[in-house]
Amino acid sequence: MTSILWFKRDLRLDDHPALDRVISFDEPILCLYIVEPDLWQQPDASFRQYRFLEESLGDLRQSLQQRGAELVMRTGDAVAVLDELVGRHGCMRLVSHEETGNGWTYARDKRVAEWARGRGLPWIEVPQCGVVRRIVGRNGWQSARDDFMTQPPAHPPVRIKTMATASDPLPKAADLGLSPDGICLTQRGGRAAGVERLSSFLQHRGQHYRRAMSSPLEGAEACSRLSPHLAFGTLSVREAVQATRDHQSKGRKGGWSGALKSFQARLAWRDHFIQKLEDQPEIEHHCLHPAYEGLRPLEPDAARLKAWEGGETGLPFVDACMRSLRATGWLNFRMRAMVMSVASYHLWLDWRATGQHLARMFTDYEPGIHWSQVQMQSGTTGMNTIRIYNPVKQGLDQDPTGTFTRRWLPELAQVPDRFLQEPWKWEGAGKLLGRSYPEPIVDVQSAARAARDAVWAVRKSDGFHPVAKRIVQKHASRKAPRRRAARGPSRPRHADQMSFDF
DNA sequence: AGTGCAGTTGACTTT
DNA sequence: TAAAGTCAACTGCAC
Repeated sequence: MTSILWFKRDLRLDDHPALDRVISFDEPILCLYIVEPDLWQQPDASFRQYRFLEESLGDLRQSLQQRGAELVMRTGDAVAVLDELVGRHGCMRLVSHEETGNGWTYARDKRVAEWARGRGLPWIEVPQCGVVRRIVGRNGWQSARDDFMTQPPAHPPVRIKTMATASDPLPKAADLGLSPDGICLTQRGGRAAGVERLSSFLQHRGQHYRRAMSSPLEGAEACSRLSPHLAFGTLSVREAVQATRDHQSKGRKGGWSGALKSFQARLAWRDHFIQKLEDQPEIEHHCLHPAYEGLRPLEPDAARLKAWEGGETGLPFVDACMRSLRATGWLNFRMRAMVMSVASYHLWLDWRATGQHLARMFTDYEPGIHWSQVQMQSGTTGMNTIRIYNPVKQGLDQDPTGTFTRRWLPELAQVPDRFLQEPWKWEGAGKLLGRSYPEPIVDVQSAARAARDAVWAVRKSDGFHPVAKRIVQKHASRKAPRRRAARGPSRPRHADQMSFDF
């Protein structure tokens, strides 16, 4: 008798609670990965993500082989694949991790659950991160996550006894309808690359994390770059949390303590946001606060959408970010917030269309984080005050030397530094704008003002606040109340603790 | 030397 | 991890 271990977004053997569980049954394991063509047809799926998956699966297969084990790969509908395998091999149970994915994987999992019930086959799903399934409200969430992160991870045994069966070759991206999407500077997938990113971050790259993470140039090295590994599960969040904790306990100096604390906070926020999608999968498709539904045209202005996607808005810093994203599959947090903000406010584009483009462009696309952030930066949550980024100011603040902007906008080579973020103010703009580089698609000031007024009008409308209050009840992060010092002034809180409201 | 004043800075508020 | 506006305190300078 065998159990099926269904690998999903958990492409590793270390700290793999589902593997640990299935091993406890002491039966041969059918290690399965299902390539689902329909999943890769979804509007949030892309070539670059599939490429990362290919590399990660190759690594996983090798790790299994080193333990005398086989990875069975099948291409097709999950229920059909599982049904065929169970029929042929008489499997006893299905074991996997809980997945908090997009609406498509949620629906697929419901079909799998229904199929398993019908066959009388137990499907054991276990958590692999701090997200808590079927939690009511957010009370106790933080301590549940802390407990999970404190548990010692299981290490895979030296030998894993698997059951081999016919395996499909991994489809080529083109076979799934995925064509190259402009990625040219890839981040390598697979467990080995993930482990390397983690250790190099903790050894040296992360030292100036706090200062450098918002810079589009320095951030590429100073940020951990673990995001695609966490998204595909080549590393577990717990591994990252515990490795960071180990370094924190060494009490390193030289800015490290701030960096590591800050990084831990982000790892926690990661689970916090994924929990939102777990609790309310509709946030992928509907405004969290319904009063914002219909505020922007649901069918976005095609020319504006195309200009934004292609890095041709005429706003240099936005264009540099969008072109860099297309080429690398990554942007730092602040730049993601800015490009989304510009799309939603200045360009007045509905978040669903722009969010799908960004989802495809992000190699590290993680639905829970993504749609929470997309709605936050579009002001449709009703929970926090709207944040309209000024792309000119961001360019001046985050790219003061202009190096990043110039790297991605070679056509601005002739523009003097002081006009780089606002080339339309340069007296020589005439020979540039409308020829090699577009005129700004909107006026930054007036577009921002119009958007702000429109959003505030919704906030002031009848019935807005009672609904907003209910949303806060459901979603707001609850921190343990700070114990008040017996006397003396309270320490000022660091921004880390104040940010990310929703 | 003290006063007036334009310009700057920073804390705080509003949108 | 917003930005703009407001206001009071401060600064440097002319007289």
